[in-house]
Formats: sequence, structure tokens, C-alpha cells
Amino acid sequence: MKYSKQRELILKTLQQNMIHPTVDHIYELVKKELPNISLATVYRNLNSLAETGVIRRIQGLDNAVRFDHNMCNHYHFICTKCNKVYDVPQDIAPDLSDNLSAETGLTAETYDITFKGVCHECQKKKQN
Amino acid sequence: MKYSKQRELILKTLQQNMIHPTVDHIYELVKKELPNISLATVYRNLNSLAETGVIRRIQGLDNAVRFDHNMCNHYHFICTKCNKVYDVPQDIAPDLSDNLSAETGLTAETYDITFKGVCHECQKKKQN
DNA sequence: ACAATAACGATAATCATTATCACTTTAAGG
DNA sequence: CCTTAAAGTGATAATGATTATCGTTATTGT
Repeated sequence: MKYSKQRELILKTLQQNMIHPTVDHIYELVKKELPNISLATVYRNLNSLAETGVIRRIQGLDNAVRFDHNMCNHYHFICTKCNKVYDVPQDIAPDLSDNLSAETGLTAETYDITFKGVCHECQKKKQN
Repeated sequence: MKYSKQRELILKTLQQNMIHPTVDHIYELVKKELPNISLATVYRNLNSLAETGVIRRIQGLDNAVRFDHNMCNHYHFICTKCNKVYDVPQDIAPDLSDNLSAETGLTAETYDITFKGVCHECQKKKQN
């Protein structure tokens, strides 16, 4: 993979971002620094970074794919009201790969747990 | 919700299907019995059945949404080669809702675990 | 049977994502 | 340091899944 300043900026932008942004969101952010960057370039680079294991792709609610720079094992909580994605530390679940192969014989390369519910913020809003 | 023979057929068709079909797949199946049925009707009914908790929507790999008539707790294994979706029994993981709320205070209404890897069938093919 | 309304079929519109292609940048070798 | 091949880019058209619209039809309670 050859270097490009676009890819460097896209990765840096994702790494500074905690909210599991969509492609469009990253596009808006990088445009501030490289106004001529193309949306296609953002897609291309996020996809290839995910393929090479530098970042992680998360698909859950609301059609649009999101990306996550945190490659450590962890899970996600998606708020069904505001669609925000929260991190959930991995120690709420034991490693499930062994259980899976013991029970089914299947070998998982990766796995994701996605919780859905209403986040603290939205529960407060509801009460008002 | 009013009765319609279209919705009845769509639900019956999904319930007889074990492979977590896409909307298009169900559309093709129900057309055999109701040739004039519209794709929009299939979308409409699958969505409303999922909203009312009669069936379950699963989003994982390969863009297209899939539906699952099995509402009992269980998880899914998606083959990264052939995109088939396999059921994984729930007893490979303890109930994680309690752990989640103990650790984070968040309350999950539902959660899904999606494993990714290569299924038996595709591993055999690989060796040939 | 009748009216109100939910559902339908057809199809246009939308939205996210991917493909294409002419042009530019990167990186390796002479 | 100049050349060149390959990878990357920007612009935009194309695709594919899903949703919205709208005139028509089926269902349901009275």
C-alpha cells in the first residue's frame, strides 16, 4: 500500500474521534483540511484500512456503516432513540470463541456483540 | 393492524424458511403463490412484523437486511465466504444483560452476537 | 350494505455505496 | 535526480437496497 496524505488524514481523523462516525461524518471533518477530497476517496480508504485490520467496521442500526479506530476487544451499545453508539468494555463477557467451537465446531475469526436500548441521556429526556 | 392475505403468506413463508432470507428472497418465494404481489408490500410487512416483535431483523454482512422467524434467544454465525447465516444456540453465552447493567448501568432491551468466520462447507471447498 | 381506514401494487425517489476513468502522486531503479 | 510503472485521487455515473407517494382495493365495525 502506497502512502497518501488523504489516507493519513482520514486515519488521524478517525483516531481522534470517539463517536464511531459514519463515512459522511468523516468526509465532513477531513474536508476542513483538504477541501478537494472526494467522498469516494474516504470510502476507498476506510474500506482498505478495515480490510488490512487497522480499523474496524461496525454495522448495526440505521443503515449507514460506521468505523471504529479501537481495535481492542470491546462491544457496542446502540441507543434506539438517538442512534449514538457507546463502547462496552470486553470484560462483561468471557471469550466466546472457545464456547462457540466447543458447541458447534465453527471457528470465529471475529465476533461482535451489539446491545440495543435507550441510553442514559435519552432516558432523562423522556422524563421531562 | 388489519388482516391481509399478503402478510399471512409472507409470515408463513418466512416461518418455513431456515436460511435467514433477504427481502428479495422472500419476494421471489411469495410470488409463486401471489404473482402480483409487490416488492414494496414485502418490505412493508416484514418491517411491521419486526416492529411488533413477531419476527426479527438481522443486519450483518453484505448490506441486505435479513429476517429471522426464530424469536428465541440465539446468535448467528456469518460465513465470510458464502455469506450464509447459521444459528448458534444461546447456551454458548451466559445472559449478558445483567453484566452489562452491572458494569455500565445501561439497560439492554435486546442484544445480538454475530460471529464471523468460514463455515464447514467453505473450508472443505478451500482444500480441493 | 356502507363508510372509514388500513393495505396494496406500481413506480418514482432517496440514500448509501461502488465502479469508472482521466489525471496525479508515490516509490523504486537506473 | 530523472523515468516510469503502479497505486491513488477527484469527479461523477451507476448500482442496489429501501422508502415514499398515490390512486385503487380489501377489511372491519356499525
